[in-house]
Amino acid sequence: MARPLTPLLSVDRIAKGALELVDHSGEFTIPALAAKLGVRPSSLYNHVSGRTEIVELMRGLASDHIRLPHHDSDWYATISETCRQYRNSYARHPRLIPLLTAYPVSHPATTRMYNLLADVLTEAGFDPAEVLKAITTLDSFVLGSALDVAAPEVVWTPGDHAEPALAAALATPPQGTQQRADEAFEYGLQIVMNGLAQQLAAIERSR
Amino acid sequence: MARPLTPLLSVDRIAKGALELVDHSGEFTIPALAAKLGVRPSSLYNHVSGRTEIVELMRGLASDHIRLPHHDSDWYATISETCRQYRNSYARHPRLIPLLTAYPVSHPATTRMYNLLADVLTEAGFDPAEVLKAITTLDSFVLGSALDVAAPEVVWTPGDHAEPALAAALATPPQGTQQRADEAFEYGLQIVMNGLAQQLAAIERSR
DNA sequence: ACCTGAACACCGTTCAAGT
DNA sequence: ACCTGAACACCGTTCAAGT
Repeated sequence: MARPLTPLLSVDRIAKGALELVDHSGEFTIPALAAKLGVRPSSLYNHVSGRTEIVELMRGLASDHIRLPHHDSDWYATISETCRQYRNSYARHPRLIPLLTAYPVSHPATTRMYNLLADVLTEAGFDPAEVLKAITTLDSFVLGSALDVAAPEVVWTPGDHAEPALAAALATPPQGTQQRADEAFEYGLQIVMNGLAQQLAAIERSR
Repeated sequence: MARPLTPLLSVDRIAKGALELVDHSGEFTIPALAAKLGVRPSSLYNHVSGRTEIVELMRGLASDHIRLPHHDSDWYATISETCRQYRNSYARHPRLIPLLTAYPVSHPATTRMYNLLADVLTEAGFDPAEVLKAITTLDSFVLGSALDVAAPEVVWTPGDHAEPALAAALATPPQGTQQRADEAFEYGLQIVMNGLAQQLAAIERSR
């Protein structure tokens, strides 16, 4: 057929197809993506430079859903909601996360987010060195929480011997579901935010 | 040469060679590992079932360095030190981390750790449902912090436009070094632990 | 401009052959 | 028991050929 009258592919179609593929099957190979798009593998290279770029396109799609809150006076609420948005944008695509952790990238959406966090933390009273460490703390927690959706570290498998305290905790529903991860995230977010609030109180006291 | 008088390979040699390879080059392929060990790729399969098992062996080597603290009366110190040990065991091999996040595994060393955390948190006064969420919180933070060593999310690259607050935070040394990640981890650990302490105080108050 | 088939280098794994 | 070479299926990417 050679060149069709109307193109079969586009960057957007490739990106969305790839994300669907990852969401459904968890794997991501060029031949599988091409098959899904009804095309030959080599055709993709007319639109995209390679596998790496497709991964970055998927990263873009995932962060498209981020709706950053307005920077109002309530630093606690603003930061909480920012973290929630960020985490949820990844939690929607759990199987994508391992592909994204392979190498660091500065995406416009994340830069916007870091700017917001820095503004709010600075205004709240943290000094620059603490702002960097606080952002890193939030970021680590959020990224770890996203990974928890894809691959929960705490899993009870028959082979393991969980002693009473751990067994009791694991017996707590809902286990193994997305809801379990969601609830754990909200709980942890509160823990981290309260820790930050306490730190801020200590700073103010020392002035 | 066929079969040598004394074996060229062993499971241990394969595991250590693989970890060295990942530490130095960041990549992990069977041919590269075989070359490093002075052997043909197919030879490895006499000792090991495949790539997946080698990754698990590396996971084992990394967690070998974990020295869990004694479970004494100070829950704050015991949990802090456990998290530190866990995080540092991965921070020693940053480039290994992306290989480990691909799929979940219950390793004896991590099961021991979860048992310890569950014991200590239970004794401190958390109920089972909270124990699970608290462990998940710690785990997410620790895993995220480990990833931060390998691939810091907050990086200032010329292309980005960091606004004043973020720029000031990024100007804070030490940037881009392992020390930056270490300091951020200790800061974050304190934040999380203080949040947990506050949560515990609230529980005690409500009794 | 855009799809295709053929081709290349590379990877993980299997297995019969050799000692 | 353990190393090897040949072989297979598979992957990512290139490129000349076709419209």
